[in-house]
Amino acid sequence: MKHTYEYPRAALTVDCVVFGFDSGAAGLQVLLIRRGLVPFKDHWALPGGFVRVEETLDDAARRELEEETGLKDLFLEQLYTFGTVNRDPRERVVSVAYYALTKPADHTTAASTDAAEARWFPVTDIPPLAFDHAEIFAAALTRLRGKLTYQPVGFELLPPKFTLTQLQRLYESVLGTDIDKRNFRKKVLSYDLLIPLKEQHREGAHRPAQLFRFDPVKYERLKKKGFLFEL
Amino acid sequence: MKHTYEYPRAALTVDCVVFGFDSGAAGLQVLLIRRGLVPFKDHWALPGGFVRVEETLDDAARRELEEETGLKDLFLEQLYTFGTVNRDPRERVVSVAYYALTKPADHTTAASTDAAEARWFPVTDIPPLAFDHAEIFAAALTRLRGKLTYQPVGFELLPPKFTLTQLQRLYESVLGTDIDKRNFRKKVLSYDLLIPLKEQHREGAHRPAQLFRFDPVKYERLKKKGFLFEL
DNA sequence: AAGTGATGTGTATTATTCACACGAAGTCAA
DNA sequence: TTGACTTCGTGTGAATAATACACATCACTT
Repeated sequence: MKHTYEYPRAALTVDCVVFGFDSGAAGLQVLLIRRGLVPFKDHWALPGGFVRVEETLDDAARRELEEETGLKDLFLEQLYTFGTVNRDPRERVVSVAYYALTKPADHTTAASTDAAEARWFPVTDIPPLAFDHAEIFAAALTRLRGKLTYQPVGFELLPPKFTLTQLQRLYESVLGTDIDKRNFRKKVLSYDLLIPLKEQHREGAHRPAQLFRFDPVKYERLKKKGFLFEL
Repeated sequence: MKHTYEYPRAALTVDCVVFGFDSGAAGLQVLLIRRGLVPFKDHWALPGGFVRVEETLDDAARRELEEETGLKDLFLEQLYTFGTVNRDPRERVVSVAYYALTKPADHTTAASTDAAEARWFPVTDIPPLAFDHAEIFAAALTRLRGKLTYQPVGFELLPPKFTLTQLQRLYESVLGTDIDKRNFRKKVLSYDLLIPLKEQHREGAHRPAQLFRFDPVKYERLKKKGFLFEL
């Protein structure tokens, strides 16, 4: 108790909406933690925590994410800053929200030091959330939808090798629409962004699918330039 | 000096990038103030200031804007939060940046209580700015460009009655490109967003121009829905 | 050998984008 | 009044992109 200021100050936190994609049935998912402390003890919430005075906002987001979920090195981008006066029942807290993209399979989502528990939920079926986290989540999903239509982000959500059908499922799952298979393939291939591999993906009693990977150079270029994906 | 916390806290500020559009030669402009206090005394800077503990971020932005520039009731939207550690030489300051749209002619930009001076600058020619305000400004301009292409925002920048040429100049000035007159008119009229008035705009020794106004209902609807303006 | 199930492919139709030039309507000055 | 000047306002054709749509292929299973 030794930091004193002339005027009262809000506490500053970061909160992260982590999206993952499961090519199987689950589709697009979000990572939530169960709170171990009051307020909202035992409620589900977005991972996050206080910003330290000597770290940037991005650093704080990455640090909290790793502490609470074990995830690191993921795509992370600032979303919006939430600053209504009574977001937190304890005191004035302003939260800088981030959203992140990753592959659920990639890292173990289990063991976390701070939070009691971390779990993936399908975005179509999330539990009630602490604070105004439902609002933050909704904003993140809207942003992700927007992003997907004008920048390639599939790379962050898919494994290194994937089939066109998986990529299509990703788009359908995020955008919440059905997409025509032939038109989808025509379009994504026209970007000259995907490199076909010699390998094929075998699964089930049916024709195996061609595997692709992203061309990292063109991927980055397109991410900067944007493209406008409408189907 | 009576507010004490267990951990050190960053100070929270808002900064506003106010855009105005002058149908004349000046084009797109930004409103800057000359700082009356150290640090960066007498440098140009974005209007802004500290967030009070009992006001929302939006409220803080509007309050500071009015205090420093006299502007109120303008279109205002959160842009991004800047939180690198040494943005401010004095101490850790995190700033929530906003951008705003208005008509320079609308309000008197003169008399301000806090800031020594407030002035419009063409966006193509702004002076060196205090802190990381140049970066904030650049982000705002990028955002405005993006916004213009997928939402109608002209309403906020143009007078109630305007000609198609003025609207086109606005787009050209923000996007930094030339646009074909016929294609532009075809496109904007196709949105069924503009209502032709019985009046005409006379100026100079040439054919007078038809005046239009926005249809407020359709304008709001399109602002929600978005449209995608590419020319 | 026949059945199953996801993969992979092409074309015709329609809408959108883009490039492009000139008469019309006023003002002003001779 | 006439002509010069300047911005306003308009249409078409070519090229490109978007959409709708159906069936043979391949590997595995029984």
